[in-house]
Amino acid sequence: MRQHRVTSFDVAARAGVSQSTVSRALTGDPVVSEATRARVMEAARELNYHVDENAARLRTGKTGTLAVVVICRPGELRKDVNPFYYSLLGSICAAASACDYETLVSFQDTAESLWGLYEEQRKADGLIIIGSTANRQAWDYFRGLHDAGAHLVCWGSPFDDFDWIRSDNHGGARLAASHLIERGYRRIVYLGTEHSPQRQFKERWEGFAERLHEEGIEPKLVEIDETLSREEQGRKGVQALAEAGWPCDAIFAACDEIALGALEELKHLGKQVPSEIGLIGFDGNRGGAHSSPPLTSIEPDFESAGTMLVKKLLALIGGNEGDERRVPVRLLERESTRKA
Amino acid sequence: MRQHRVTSFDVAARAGVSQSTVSRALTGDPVVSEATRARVMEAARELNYHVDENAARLRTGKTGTLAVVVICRPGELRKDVNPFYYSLLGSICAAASACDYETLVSFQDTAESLWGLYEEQRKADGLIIIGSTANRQAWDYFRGLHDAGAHLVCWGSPFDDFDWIRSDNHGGARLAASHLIERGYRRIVYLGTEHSPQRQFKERWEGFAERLHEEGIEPKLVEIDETLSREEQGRKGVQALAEAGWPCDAIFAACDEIALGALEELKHLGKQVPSEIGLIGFDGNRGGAHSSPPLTSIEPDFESAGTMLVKKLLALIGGNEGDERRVPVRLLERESTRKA
DNA sequence: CTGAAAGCGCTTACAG
DNA sequence: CTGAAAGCGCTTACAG
Repeated sequence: MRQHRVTSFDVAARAGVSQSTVSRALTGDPVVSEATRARVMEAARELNYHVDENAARLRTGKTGTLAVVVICRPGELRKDVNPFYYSLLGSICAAASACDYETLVSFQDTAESLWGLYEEQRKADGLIIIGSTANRQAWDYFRGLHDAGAHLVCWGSPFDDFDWIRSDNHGGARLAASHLIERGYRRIVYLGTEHSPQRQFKERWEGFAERLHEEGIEPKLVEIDETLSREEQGRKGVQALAEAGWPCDAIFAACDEIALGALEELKHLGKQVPSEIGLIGFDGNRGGAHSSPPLTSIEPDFESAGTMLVKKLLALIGGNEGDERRVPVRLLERESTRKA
Repeated sequence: MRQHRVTSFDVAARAGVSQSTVSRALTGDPVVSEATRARVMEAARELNYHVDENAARLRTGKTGTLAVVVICRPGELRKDVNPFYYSLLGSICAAASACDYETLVSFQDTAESLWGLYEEQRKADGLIIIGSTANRQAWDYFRGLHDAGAHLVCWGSPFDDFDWIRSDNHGGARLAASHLIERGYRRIVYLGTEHSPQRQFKERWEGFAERLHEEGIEPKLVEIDETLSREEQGRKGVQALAEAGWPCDAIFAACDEIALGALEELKHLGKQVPSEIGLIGFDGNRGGAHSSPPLTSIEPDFESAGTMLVKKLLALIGGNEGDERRVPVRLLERESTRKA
C-alpha cells in the first residue's frame, strides 16, 4: 500500500528514542518509563504504525494463533456440515479471541486435503480438531501428528489417547431418560450404537441405560447403520421400529440429526409425536427449533465448549494438562415430548 | 518441540549444497537442476524440515492468508448466527484452500471486538466480510478500513462503494414469483422491505414485482420491522396479514429465517400451508428441510459464492477488478408450495 | 546452474 | 531506564 513500510525505526526517529525502546514500549515492557511510553505511542499513532507480526513471530517463535480443523465426510459440501460443528466452531473462535489468539480455520475431508503441519511451518501454536468421526482416515492422519508431538485437542475423539473435551454425555443421557419417564413414557428405545467411533454415543447409551435400570425399565437399543448419513440413520431406525411392530412409546436419538431423520419418518408413517411416540435428541441444534413438532433435545453449553477446548489447548502448549473435560448440558424442552 | 529447529542450513549441509539453493529448490524455482532439487527434497524429508512461514513472509511481504470476518448482531451467541453465514463461511474457506490460501476467521459484534488491521500487521493479504447487515457500527468500521485502502470484498454489502458479491436476487425473485404463479397462487405478498441495509432485499422485491407485473398482478409488500430478529419479523408479518383479513394466498419471504418465523405463526393461526397459503423463502438454509412442511426456497450456489468472493479478493490484491458479482441461484422445491 | 551476502522488521540479551 | 548489536530463518538480487 505504501512505498516504504513504516517500521519501528521510523517511530523511534519521530519519538526521539532508540528502536529497541520503541519495541519495549509497544510490547508493554514495564521497564520503560511512562513518559517514554506515551511519547512512543503518540509517534506510532501519528505514523499509523503497526507491528509486522511476521517479524515478531520469527523472533519470538510464538504465533498467537490456533488452528481449527473441521473434519468433513469425504465429498461433503461445506453447506451440509452438521450445524453442531458450526456452532462449536463459532464458539471456539470466540473463546480464542477472548484469549487474544487468532484462529486459522480449515475444512478437510479427502486424503489429498488432509494437512496439519501448522506448528512445523510456524503458522500456529496448536490444533483443535472437531467434526465428523465417520472420516476415519482424517482422524488417523491427525493421530499421526499427535503421536509426533503436535499440540492437539479435539472434540469427541475416536481415540482414547487424545486430549479431548466432550459433553457430559452420561449426565445428559440421564437427563433425557428422566425427562421421558417423567412425562409418562415407559417403553423407551435408544436410537444409536455402542460401537461408534463417536465415543460419545456409547456414553449416552450408558447414562440412558443406567437411569432406566434405576426405574426398573429394561433399556433397548436400535442399532444405527453408520455408513449412512445421520438423517438416513434416523429414518432407517424408525423403519426398523415399525417393522418390529412399534415396541416403544419413546425414542432417545443419539444426536439431533438422527432425531430429525427419525421425526421425518415417524410423520411419514403417520405416527403422532409426541402423543403416540415421544422423541428427544442430543446436541441442541438450531434446526430442531423449526421441525414439527420442534425437537426436544439435550444441549451442551456451547460457550463452555469453546472455552474449554481453547483453555485445554493453551494449557498443553504451556506444558500443563488442564483439568476440565466435560461440558455441562441442559434439557432444551421443546414439543416432541408430552407436556407434564 | 526440538532443541534446535531444523533450518534450511541444516538441509543444505545434508544435501551438500548452499542454503540459497535449498530455498530455490523448495520454492520450485525452475532454475535449479532436477538432480539438485531431488537431493534437496530428500534431505528435507530425512530431516523432517519445514519452511518457517514467518521468515518467508517477512521476506516476501506476502502472507498467503485471507481474513474472513463474520459480523454478528451485538451480543448474539455464536451458535445463533444465521446458518446461511456458516454455509458461506465454509464455502469461502474451501475456495481459499483451493487457491492455496489459509483463512483467518473471526466473529465480531460489539464495538470493542471490532478489529480488522490484518494487512497492517501483515497477518493477511486481504479481508472478506460477511454477516448481519443489522450491525451498522461494524459495517461502518470496515468501511473506514476500506476507505483507508484495505483490500476488502464482502457479501451483500450495505454500501454501494464496496466490492461485493451477491446472489442473483433479481433472477431468484423472478423464479420465486414464477413458481408461485405456476402453482396457482395469485394474491402474493412479499414479506420484506425496500429499505433494508440488506440491499439484497430490495433487489428481491424488484425482481418479484417485475414478474408479477408481467402477469398483470399488483405486487404487495408487507413491511418487516428490522429491529427484531428475523424470525420475529416473520411472525409479526403474518400477524399483520391476519389482522388485515388475509389479503393473500401466498407469501414470498425475503429470506429463510423470516420464512421460518412466518411458517410458525401461520401454523399457530391454523392456516394450512401450502393449501391455504403458499410460502417460499430465499437462501436455501438447511433448517428449512426440517420444517413442516419443509420450506421451498431459492438457493444460491454456495460453492460459487465462496469461489467468487475469494477470486474477487485475489483479483483486488493483484491490482485487478474481477468481473463476476452475481451468484447463480436455483429453485429448491420442497413442500411449502402446492404441487404442480 | 550455484554460492556468498544482504536484508525483511522485529525482540532480547548485554552494557551502561 | 535506555541504546547498540545480534539474530530469528528465510528470499532474492548480484556474481560467477
